[in-house]
Amino acid sequence: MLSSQAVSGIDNLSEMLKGVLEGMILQIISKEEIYGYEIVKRLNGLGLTGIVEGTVYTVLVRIEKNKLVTITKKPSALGPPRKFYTLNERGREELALFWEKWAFLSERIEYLKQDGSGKNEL
Amino acid sequence: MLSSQAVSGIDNLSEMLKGVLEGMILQIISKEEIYGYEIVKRLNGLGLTGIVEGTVYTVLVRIEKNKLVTITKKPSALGPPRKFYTLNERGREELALFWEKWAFLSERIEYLKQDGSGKNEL
DNA sequence: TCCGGTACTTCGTAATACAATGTAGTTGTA
DNA sequence: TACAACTACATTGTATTACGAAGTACCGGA
Repeated sequence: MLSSQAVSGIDNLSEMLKGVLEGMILQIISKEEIYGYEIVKRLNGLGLTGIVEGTVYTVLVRIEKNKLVTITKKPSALGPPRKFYTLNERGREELALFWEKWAFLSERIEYLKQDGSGKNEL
Repeated sequence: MLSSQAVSGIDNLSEMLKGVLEGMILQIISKEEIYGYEIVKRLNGLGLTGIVEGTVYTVLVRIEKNKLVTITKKPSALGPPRKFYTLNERGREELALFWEKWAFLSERIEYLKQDGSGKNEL
């Protein structure tokens, strides 16, 4: 369970999301075939309420253009047809790379948070 | 000690650094009076070798413009005078806000990494 | 018939890291 | 003296990215 959910004053994460949002979306897609509108609701459900449709769709257009996904269009009983996304091999590679970068960077940041100065050269 | 230092293939962190680099620099300044050139070397020493002077100086100009720091110019025996930065009250508030945002977001990302889908609504 | 919810698209903007380039001071050395 | 190397800061332009805004379209129920 997430502890800091009660911190409701967290907004304006836009800049911090740069470089990680795409990875998060790739991760969500990697677990199951899913469509854009549902991804938006997933992210909102995680507490990331500032992430809106326009943002997610631009990422989806980008990962499609970069050939990281295969797309299947399926009719919906509730509205217009849905575009379902699935990761292909390149997408999985990109996702793995994302987690490597994330591990690398977040480790450094946590280190700074504890040590403070970064004076110790490792 | 940092475990993934051996992962030397991590480059192109630029996009992922957006939104966190400023916080990292504020954190470094918060621990001691320090000047730009030294900050660059600190970050490089952490393994973030892609971070160059131009990048750090633009951040420093920004936090100065946003009045998060006080600046003291001191002569150097090794070169031109140094501009030493110290966090002021606003800077400390901004830094605290950064760590709140970081905790919030990194928690969500780690959650996604483990759970995968983000299907569980918390 | 109209409204709300579903679902996707596109365009313009602001913020940011970074490459490139330049200036200037000091030390060392050929 | 001249020049390279290191220190130290500054500036300008560019690419990437998240996001706001606005629109289109499909469906169900009041």
